[in-house]
Amino acid sequence: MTATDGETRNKLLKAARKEFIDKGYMNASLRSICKDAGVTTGALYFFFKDKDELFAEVVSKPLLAIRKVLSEHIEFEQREYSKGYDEESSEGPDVEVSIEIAKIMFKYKEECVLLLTKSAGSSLEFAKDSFVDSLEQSYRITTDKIAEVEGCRKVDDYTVHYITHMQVESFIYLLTHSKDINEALAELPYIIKYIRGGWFAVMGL
Amino acid sequence: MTATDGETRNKLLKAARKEFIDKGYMNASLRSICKDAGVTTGALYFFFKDKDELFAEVVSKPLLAIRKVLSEHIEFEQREYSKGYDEESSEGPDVEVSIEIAKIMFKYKEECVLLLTKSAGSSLEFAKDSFVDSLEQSYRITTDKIAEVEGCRKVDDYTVHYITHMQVESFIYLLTHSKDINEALAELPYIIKYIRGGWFAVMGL
Amino acid sequence: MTATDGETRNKLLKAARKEFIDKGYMNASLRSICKDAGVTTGALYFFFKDKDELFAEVVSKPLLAIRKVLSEHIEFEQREYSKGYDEESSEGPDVEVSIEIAKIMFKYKEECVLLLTKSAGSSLEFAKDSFVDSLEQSYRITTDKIAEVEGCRKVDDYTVHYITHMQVESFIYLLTHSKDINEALAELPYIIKYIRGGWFAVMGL
Amino acid sequence: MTATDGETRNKLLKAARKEFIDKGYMNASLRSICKDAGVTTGALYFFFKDKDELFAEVVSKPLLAIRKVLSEHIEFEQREYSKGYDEESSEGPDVEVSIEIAKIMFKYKEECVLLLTKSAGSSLEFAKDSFVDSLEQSYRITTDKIAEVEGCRKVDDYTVHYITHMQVESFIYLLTHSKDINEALAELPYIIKYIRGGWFAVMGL
DNA sequence: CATGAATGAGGTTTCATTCAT
DNA sequence: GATGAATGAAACCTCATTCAT
Repeated sequence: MTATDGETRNKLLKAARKEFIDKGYMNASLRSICKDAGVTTGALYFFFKDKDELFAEVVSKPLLAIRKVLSEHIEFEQREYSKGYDEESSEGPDVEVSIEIAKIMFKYKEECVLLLTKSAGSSLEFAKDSFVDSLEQSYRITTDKIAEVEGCRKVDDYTVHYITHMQVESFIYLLTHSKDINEALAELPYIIKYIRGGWFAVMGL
Repeated sequence: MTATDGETRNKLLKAARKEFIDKGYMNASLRSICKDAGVTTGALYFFFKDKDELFAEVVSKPLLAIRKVLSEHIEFEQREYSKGYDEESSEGPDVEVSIEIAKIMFKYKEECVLLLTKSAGSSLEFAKDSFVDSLEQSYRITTDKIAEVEGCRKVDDYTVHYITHMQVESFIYLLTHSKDINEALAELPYIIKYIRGGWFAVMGL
Repeated sequence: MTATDGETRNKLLKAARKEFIDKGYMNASLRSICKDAGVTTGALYFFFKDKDELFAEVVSKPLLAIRKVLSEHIEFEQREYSKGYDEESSEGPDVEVSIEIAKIMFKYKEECVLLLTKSAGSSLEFAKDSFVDSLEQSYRITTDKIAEVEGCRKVDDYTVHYITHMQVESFIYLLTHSKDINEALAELPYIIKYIRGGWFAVMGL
Repeated sequence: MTATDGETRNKLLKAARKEFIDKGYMNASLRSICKDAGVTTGALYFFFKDKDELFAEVVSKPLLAIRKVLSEHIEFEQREYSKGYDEESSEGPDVEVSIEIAKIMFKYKEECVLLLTKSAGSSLEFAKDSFVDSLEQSYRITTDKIAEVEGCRKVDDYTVHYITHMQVESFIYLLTHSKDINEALAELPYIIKYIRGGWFAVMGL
């Protein structure tokens, strides 16, 4: 009965994915997951420390990918910022990073919805806030850069936080209201237009 | 010992309010609520059909108030729309209804946060979506009116829905990020500026 | 099915008594207890907070009785001590308190064996040490009194502690090696003789 | 990677020693032991039949050593007894054997505490009683010898058993209340004085 | 020698709900 | 109006042990 490959583990992950997505972290039942996977509870606890770790494993791929994109983006912004103003870059990266994140999110659509809207109770329930914080760092730099160039007033922290929050909510909106990446990418321009409009208004441009 | 004045019911509601706000609908324990209220479970079930009804009662005041404001606003918009264009109203009502709703939300701040962010599992977990839908009706009319007046293209349904969604998320943001109504009202202009900026951008104005 | 008297509670206590005595605190199974009592686990948790409280309830009668005797005895000794030396009292109380405790212990023989030898894991696992400490206070006074009267050297704390410990172990010995109180009382004189012999030897009398 | 020198076995024994001493037989977890030893459960079961055998192995050295001393001592006493009275030996061996046992116990202090106070659930949970029984044989002979010589009445079996039990409890007391062998040896005289005092009192000397 | 996988029963505890009184 | 008792299912998790490889 022993599986040399990760068969049982994969069956567990698959069943867990389904259960978590259906019911959210809290209401998911490990018993159901095991039954669905055709495995005993002991097996589950051989592969995963507890419910939380199982959940983390289910959403790990997009989580790591998004974290990577965000941290690299922040690093890039900071490097650019210290190098001084580069006119062309001012419009680019933000959109690019958004598209990159959107791609990841749609590649792992259900996992992301799970992580961002149904993770309450798990140790990842604040992953969304963490995303907001990361993006905020980047936006803080961007707005300062623009303010410098355009000679307009700096945007206060409260507003930057709000804007970033709305940005992340927009991602979630896209995820939960689009069938697939194509539909999402079709709508993205409108969303970007809206966000930029709001942004410029706030900056007084 | 019999309370003719609904004393027990009030104690239960008060205890339930606290428990639901602390732990959310799912993780709230009726046992804890009863203990906190100094009452037995039987008493709870005399006054409330089940957990769900108890929850509904806790959030009923702001829920009804907001619904009323929204439905009256929609009615008003529709009446105005059929009457033909009224130049002055084009900027007004939207802000007014937002402020009215904000007032209700801050009057029942914790109940609203509960309803909008911690109601998962209850029959009101989609109250937020319901708000979005109501506001959307109103916004559909408003954007059409403006498009007509300004001679620009109509905003598609998808975008209207998105904008409305963001509007509601902004309410939630205000609720969860401001200490009180005063702090919220101080920040409101920036949020309104952002939202209007986005809106105009989307409409191509 | 509702029991107006404490029928279910008593059935639970009875079943718990048996299970705890048979297997000790740790290895006792609440499931077994409930099954034995013909009751569901929920019922158990209606009457008792948790396993620990159930255990405490099972051994509460002798526990409280012994604590009472000990504290009253210590109070008595302290009163006597401050009143100055009373020749006749020097031999009496210690034996009397021992007999009183022995009576309690044999009245609740199995509960006491449970408490003193099978309580590991529960919050009462150090009840034995607590008994030793109480007795030690009393013995500290007694030995000082005798030393004063007889003009011999004071017994050091280490030895008093050891002697007290042996005294308590003797109680446990009596409990676990005698069928009933009569057999125990028949043997008690030998034990007292042994203990007194040791005591006097240590004091150099 | 194959260890010809029993490396894995030793790592397991070391980890087991720690776990058993920390938590006692019952609450020790084989899983924890294996993890601590950096080895899988399969390996454990290659070297040891089950939890019980692993435990027995951990305490085997002092167990065997004490058994040897006791059986040799009994043999010696019996030989001496059949040879008739030897005046000088009447005081000696008992103390000597006690000291010998104390040495073993302090050499394997933690193992002995484990064996004598935390072995419940294992097949060695009655090792203490077994020690008592062995010592009792020896004491039976010694007291008879003394009674014969001194012309006083024989001590009854009940009392001999009790005295022996107290003797073993004293060993345990020393083990659990002394930091090291030196502190124990310093206290030993008082304990011996106490025990002898009790003994003589019981014999009516 | 040793691994890694899996079993399956069992552990304590919490839950919303019901109902006779 | 309200109590107190009881249900029964389900929750997460740990255990010693086995065995094919």
